[in-house]
Order: sequence, then structure tokens, then C-alpha cells
Amino acid sequence: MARRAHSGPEDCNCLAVRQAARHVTQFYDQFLAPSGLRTTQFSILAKLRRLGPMTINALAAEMVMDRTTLGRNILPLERDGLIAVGQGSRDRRSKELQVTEAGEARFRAATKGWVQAQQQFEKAFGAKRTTDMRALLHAVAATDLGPTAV
Amino acid sequence: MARRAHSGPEDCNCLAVRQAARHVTQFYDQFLAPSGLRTTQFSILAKLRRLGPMTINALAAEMVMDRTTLGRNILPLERDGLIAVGQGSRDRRSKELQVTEAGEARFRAATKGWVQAQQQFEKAFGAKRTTDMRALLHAVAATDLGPTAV
DNA sequence: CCTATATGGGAGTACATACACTGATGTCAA
DNA sequence: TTGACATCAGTGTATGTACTCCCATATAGG
Repeated sequence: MARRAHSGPEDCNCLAVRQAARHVTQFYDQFLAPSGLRTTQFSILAKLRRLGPMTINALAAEMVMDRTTLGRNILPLERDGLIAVGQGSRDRRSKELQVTEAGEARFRAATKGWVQAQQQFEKAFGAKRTTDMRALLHAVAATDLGPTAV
Repeated sequence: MARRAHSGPEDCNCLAVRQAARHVTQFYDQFLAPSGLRTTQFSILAKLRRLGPMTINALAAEMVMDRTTLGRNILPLERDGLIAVGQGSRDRRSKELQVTEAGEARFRAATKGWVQAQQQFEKAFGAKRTTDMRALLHAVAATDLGPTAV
């Protein structure tokens, strides 16, 4: 059998997923550009819209994103009036994030571009490979990769 | 058949790959942290080391990265003396990037952590799924997704 | 030779990402 | 009650990402 004895940095899972993320993000961003939203912003609006008002910590976990990163990412959305940031009801420390009317409208407008991107992606990459890849990516994002142990 | 009539933003390929990239990057970064390298920097050194001295444009294409992004990313590496930036021989506009001795040493030190990360990832996610995912990601990064046509 | 066009790279701007540290609040037990 | 500990979120710092505009240089046509 021609098994490789070793795997080198050319087989890096991290590099592979980052390269793919850059490539795909640029593609989707082109379709979202007319709406004035980035893919990250579109994703935040989509999540918040589907799940309803929630705190920064909760949304960050849903986004598989660091809490402080989400804190920064909501600033442009808040500035543009697409989401509203109110005080949490039970806990005064927390902040409730909510999609505004303007946010809803912007999201619906951006969805047109997103559908095009999604369809063209599937056409170019293949329906089966697209489904398989997305399933694997969802799985890896949900996998506890374990302790660092350095 | 129970086919879904529509796919909504919860099936976004872009969000999936970005979430996975964040999750995996944080994992690998923990193992690389003792060496003082980020995953991006480790990848740059690995590519440049394997392929030999090359220009910013060429390396950016190899990294599936925007030219200006790579320009920014090499600054910390240059500052720390891990890569050397010289003038191109044939074209005076171009810059030749090269891994220095210090860069080689740093890379070798970081490789210990990378191997641990790679092995633990494979153990947690499964060897077959890891191989499949990496193949799909390499394929998508190399796929011309086509014109924007907005 | 000289100009039109193409190409290599930098600067400005804006957003994305996350760690360490900090402050503010909540919770629970002594 | 009150003090120890946990939890929510902001700030400082550093890097990652890419677009637009810009300049320097190269190359091809005339």
C-alpha cells in the first residue's frame, strides 16, 4: 500500500478551512455588496431574526464566534439602525439584541443576492459536494476538539 | 419524498465555512501560541519554505489570499526577522520574500505544536471525516465560482 | 523613441477576529 | 448580611481581511 508515512503542513486542516473561507466569503460578499451588508452582518441578522431577541453571549455562541468579536461586529449594525440594543430585563448587565424594522427590510433586500450566491455556488461546486461539505463543516464547528494540553 | 422546498439562510455555505474556520483556528492557535506564531503566520512560513523565495503576488495566490492582505500579514513577520524582503531581480517593482534562518528555527519550533493540533483534531473529528473535509475544502478553494452578474 | 496599457506593490479605510484585563452585577453560602 | 465567586459586557492591543485609489515600473504598438 502506498500510505504516506507522515503528513506535513501542506495537509493542514486549519489552512484548508481558512483558505476556503476566504475564497467563499469573497464570492458571497460580491452578491451582498449591493445591499450594503457583509456576509458576517447578513449572518448576524439572519440568526437574530430566526431566534428572536437574545443577549450578546447567547448570539456569540450561536455564531461560533468570540463574545468580544460579536461585540465589535454589532457596532456597525447598531450605528446603521439595523439592530437595536436594549437592556436585559432580568439581568441589568446583559444587553438584548433585536432586529429592527430597517434591519428586516435590509435583510430581505440582501436575501435576493444571497439566493443567487447560494445557487451559483451549488451549480459551480456541485449539489452533492455542497451538501456534503456543509454537513462536515457544521459537524466540525460543533465538535469539542478537546483540551490544549501544551 | 420529503424534499425541502427551499433552503434558507440556515443552510448558508458561507456561514458554515466561516464558523468552522473560527472554531478550528482558535484550536490550532492554542497549540501554536507557545511558539509565538499565529496560524496565518505559520502557514505563510510553511508555504514560503516549501516553494522557495517568491513575490507577494505569487504567494498571495498560493495562499488564496488577497494581495493587500498578504502585504499586511508579512509586516509582523518582517518586523520579527522571520522573513526577509528583498528587491526582485528581473522586475524592480516586485519584492522577493524569503524565510530567514530565524524564520526556519521558529517554524521548526512551532511545528511541534502543529503536529499535536493536527493529531488531536484527527482523533476528535475522525480520520476519514478529516480527510474528506480537507479534500472538499481544497476543491472549493480551487473552484472558479463564476461571475458575479449582479 | 514614446505613449497606451498592463502589472507589482503601497496607503487609506473599514470591518473581522480574539486574547488579556477590567468593571459591573448577580448568586450563594457562611 | 456580607464576602467569595461566577457571569455579562467593554476596552486595549494586535492581527487578519479586502476594497478603492494611488504610484512606480514594465511592455507592446505606433
